[in-house]
Amino acid sequence: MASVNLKRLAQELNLSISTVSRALSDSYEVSQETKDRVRALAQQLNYEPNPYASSLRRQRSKTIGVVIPEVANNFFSLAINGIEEIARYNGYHVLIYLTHDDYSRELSIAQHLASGRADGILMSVASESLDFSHLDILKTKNVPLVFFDRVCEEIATANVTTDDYDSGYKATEHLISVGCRSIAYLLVSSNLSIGQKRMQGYLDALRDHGLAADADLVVNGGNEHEQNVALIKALLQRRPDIDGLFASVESLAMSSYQACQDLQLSIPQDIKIISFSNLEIAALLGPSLTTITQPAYDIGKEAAKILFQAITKNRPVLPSHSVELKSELIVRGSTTVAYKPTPTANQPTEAS
Amino acid sequence: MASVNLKRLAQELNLSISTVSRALSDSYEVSQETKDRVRALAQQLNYEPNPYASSLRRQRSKTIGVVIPEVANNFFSLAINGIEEIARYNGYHVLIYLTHDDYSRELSIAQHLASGRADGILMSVASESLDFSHLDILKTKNVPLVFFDRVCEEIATANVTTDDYDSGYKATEHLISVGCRSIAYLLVSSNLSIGQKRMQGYLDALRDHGLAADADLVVNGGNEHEQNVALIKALLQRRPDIDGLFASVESLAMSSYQACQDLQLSIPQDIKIISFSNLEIAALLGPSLTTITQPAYDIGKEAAKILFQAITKNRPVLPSHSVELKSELIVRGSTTVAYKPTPTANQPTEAS
DNA sequence: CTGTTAGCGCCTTCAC
DNA sequence: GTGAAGGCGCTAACAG
Repeated sequence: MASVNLKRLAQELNLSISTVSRALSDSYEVSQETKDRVRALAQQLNYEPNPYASSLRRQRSKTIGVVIPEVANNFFSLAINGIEEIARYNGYHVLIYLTHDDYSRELSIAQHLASGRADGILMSVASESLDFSHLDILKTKNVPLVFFDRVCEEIATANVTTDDYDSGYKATEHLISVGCRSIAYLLVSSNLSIGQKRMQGYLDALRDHGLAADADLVVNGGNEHEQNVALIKALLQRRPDIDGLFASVESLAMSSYQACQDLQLSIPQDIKIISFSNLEIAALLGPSLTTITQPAYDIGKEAAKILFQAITKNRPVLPSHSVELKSELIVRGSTTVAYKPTPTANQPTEAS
Repeated sequence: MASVNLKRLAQELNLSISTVSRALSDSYEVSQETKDRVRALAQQLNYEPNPYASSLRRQRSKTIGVVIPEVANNFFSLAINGIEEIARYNGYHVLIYLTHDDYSRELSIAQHLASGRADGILMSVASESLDFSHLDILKTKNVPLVFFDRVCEEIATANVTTDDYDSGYKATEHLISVGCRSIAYLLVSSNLSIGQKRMQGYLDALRDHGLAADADLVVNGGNEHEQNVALIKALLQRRPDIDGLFASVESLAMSSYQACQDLQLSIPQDIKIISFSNLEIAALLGPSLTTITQPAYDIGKEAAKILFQAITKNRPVLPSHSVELKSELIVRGSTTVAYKPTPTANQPTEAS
């Protein structure tokens, strides 16, 4: 298949390659007539500029990389939607990389992205990551980087987060207000800042309401559902006084349900559960689950906007560009909660 | 920032660019000593080959494009996981494009992808698409294309689907077996082949069990939740005899729930609902929802494998490469259903 | 075993 | 208004 490129167009039109190139980029120094001729043929032959040649020449790829633990998770799915929206609006392409919360993957992905494949990177760090030197090379190569949700405090850049502390506080307060006196906190990885901030809110809420914090009530889970279920079951058997569970991530809410089911504990009669979650179907669970919903779509959008600010204006991403969005506590049962459909792309938001 | 490229390495080592290039690609015609020297410096300077230069030169981008309606949907999220897994295993990168079920977006995405940006494309067509000429240009440019889930019969290529007809049949049969006699079928877009195949299963199951098919019981929804709720409410009010709802996509199950809630109909006492769904939290809903779960992760993997077969062996994707996977009917309440965690990446599956 | 040369397709000075 | 030439960084044929 003879690919149609500038050379081909130039030959057929008896023009030079440079004139064709200029005509297609609507340069002011090309006559209207030539432009029309060029464009007509380009359309006819389905000419599409070779993006790789263009990227090589201009030293920008019109591509951003998105590095996340997993996409089979409502939060990240929604975030990607927001990211893709803004990227598209800016004429950019989106590369997806999944770490599966594995440090070595995150490392090799970061290394690769230092190649200039992407003009900027949006990232949610893997829960396993303790060492962040792999992200330093991105910094030294001047690849703009914005963290969202799972941020890395060690790297000086912009973070887009939700009000983790506040919502942790409010969630705990909610459980207290509905009568819980012995509330356990479940987190997935103690080295993720989100888990820690939410926990601080939990601890402060307990203290402010005269409840004792107890290290035994904090359970540190992992990425394995079955193991988490076992941990929670052990917790509930060890501490039959527990009447509330605060799951700091969605998957732990699942595990909690499973554990309660296995132990024949009924929700919310015996135990009340509150969780961070973006699963819309949770709305259908009725009064049994109260959730804290993060504005995932907006988080994605905001993060992308900050990144594009840096890319297009060719300036670094600064920590001062960070944004904190508000999450929403959704109490079901007492109040009716309407199903919130996924925000679809309407008019592109102004990327300013 | 002086970027580190082959030239730079060659200069520092007093070697020619080509030798350095060969050393890094572990060519047999370079001495071990030279290789070691080159690799040492490359590592020290964090050399990463410029992917765009390489793509331009080799005429292959080591990138695939994934075009889907939306990612905030458990099915596609899981599929992407599978796709990324296989892509990574093959050393490929994944570009994501979302159509939002909008024809014009799908058109422009397809047009762009004809540029050679991707070596192959995985696609689930938009529900709005009626005309598929935009996909022809991909064919004429010899870009390998594999459809998954939402296929396009008009284009001769491989499709990866689930047993839509069979599962539609079985789902209907299930409702009949639990006593339903007046079952409505909800679909999202009548021009999607999946909706039609599932419907055929539904119709045949009714017929085989001596129940009359009734055009009034088939409701054609759209992408708007609120409108779908209204449609379903109208249906239920018009036909109070309805005792079963078959939602052919997840979102319609949501709408159905909402509609029943609004009308104070209890599930599953008054009305039984069965739905295609991949939301794992659905397992927590207890006996109220029976689902047909597609092996989304495997569908993504299979589709990617077929694509890579074509790419690496440089041969066309043929309709005969199509694969049909089995979906699973999960009945809750009577049988205990364990929470199935998202399949995470273990060993990469052999891509053969 | 290593070097020289010639592009991949595009953009962009510089010349006319 | 148009053309010629150089080079982005890499690879691969051809020499030696």
